[in-house]
Amino acid sequence: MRLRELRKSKGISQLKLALDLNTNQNTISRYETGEREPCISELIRIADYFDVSIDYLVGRTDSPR
Amino acid sequence: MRLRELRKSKGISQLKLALDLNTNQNTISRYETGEREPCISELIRIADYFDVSIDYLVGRTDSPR
DNA sequence: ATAAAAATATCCCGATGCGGGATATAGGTG
DNA sequence: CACCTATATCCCGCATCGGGATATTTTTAT
Repeated sequence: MRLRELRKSKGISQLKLALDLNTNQNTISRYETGEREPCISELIRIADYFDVSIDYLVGRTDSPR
Repeated sequence: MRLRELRKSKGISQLKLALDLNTNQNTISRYETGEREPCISELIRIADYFDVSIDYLVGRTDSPR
């Protein structure tokens, strides 16, 4: 999950991201640390939010889209 | 999940796909009917297997890659 | 340097939902 | 019809998810 990288590039906090995605700050933290994995619909919401492909988000490719 | 479509285009059964992916036939069935969702690592394995993007697999884009 | 504030990680816990084995139902094929 | 293959469903144990609350770390301001 390239989540932290993406979030930082936007210059926002876990809390702001969480609110924007209708979830919790601790959930974002866990995604970033890899302690938990989001479901597919969440994955799509995140990819939409950062305008990147899911493949990029999960580190399957190097090109954002 | 464009799983059924992809599997059929390969002309293989749920059982064969399941064996190839080291999982169970009923699990594949559930993915196809949408009753259950795979975790990310499984998603990657499936996309690898069919050589398509995850975005395509989950129906987020129309181009396979 | 330190106090306050913001950001992030961790703890606990209930509940959701995953995957497996087994079984039922459907779809051919001879 | 009897048989075989393919797919869906049932039951259930267990893993893991997400939330609230809290601890820890990092930043900011004075």
